[in-house]
Amino acid sequence: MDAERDYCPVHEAIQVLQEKWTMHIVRALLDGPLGFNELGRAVGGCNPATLKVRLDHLEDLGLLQRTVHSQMPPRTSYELAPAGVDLQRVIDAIDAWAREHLDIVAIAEVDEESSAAVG
Amino acid sequence: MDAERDYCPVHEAIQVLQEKWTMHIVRALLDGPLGFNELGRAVGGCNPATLKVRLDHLEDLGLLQRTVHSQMPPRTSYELAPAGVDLQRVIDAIDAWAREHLDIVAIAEVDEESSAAVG
DNA sequence: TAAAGTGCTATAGTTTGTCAAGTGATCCCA
DNA sequence: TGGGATCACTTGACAAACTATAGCACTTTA
Repeated sequence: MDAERDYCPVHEAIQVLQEKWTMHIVRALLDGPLGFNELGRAVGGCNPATLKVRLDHLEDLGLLQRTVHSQMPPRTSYELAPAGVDLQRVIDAIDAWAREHLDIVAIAEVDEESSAAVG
Repeated sequence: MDAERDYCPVHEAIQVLQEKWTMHIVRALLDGPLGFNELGRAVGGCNPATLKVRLDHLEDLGLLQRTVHSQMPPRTSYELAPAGVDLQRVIDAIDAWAREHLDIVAIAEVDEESSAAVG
């Protein structure tokens, strides 16, 4: 890898955050711990296979913690670790940006759709 | 789509930002306009097919502007539009987070790699 | 004159993500 | 007492996303 040639934590962070569902997962967990299926629903329908891969990755990176409460019936909870909680600032920045710039896009799109539906 | 049922600009923003290369592209362009190939190199080797798709998408969203300076020899430049420039805050937040939390991970990983190479 | 550069596009191949179904135990309602 | 729902996943087949590479039509540089 080019890790040593020009290692850059921002680049690394982007690599992690741009994986599909990752930011949604973090955002969902910022509101508190969730179970596996619960989390899947919270992020808007991520499939269990991908979800597990992401959660394992995030756990490996130390961004979240998995706690098994009981094996049978299975009961697990996923909770952000401190490093994960600190992503709040990133989500907040996205939130602020989105409210300022994306609402307009949304309105335009909805507009197109409805006029397409009417026209 | 569920756009109208529970439209959320943050969710929308995440959808855009989590596309592969998008954040890298924005980050590269925050330093000033770049040509197509130049940009491809700047983000760390995005292939032209994906790059074009991303750029078109970002242009559609109004985050960047494409300017053709000459057809032949081909010369184009890509530059962030105001909405794109405002993503600086998001990148900054990622930057701050990464410096605080990912350096440690990086050190651990490099450690693993080198010990794996040695062992 | 040849090599290297520009911004792409096309095509084929690989990686990544998704869907559907299934597991074993327990809980809840009738 | 039974049936269905729920939990946290796993598996395997499939589709979507991304990548590598070649090429175009031309200019600039060596």
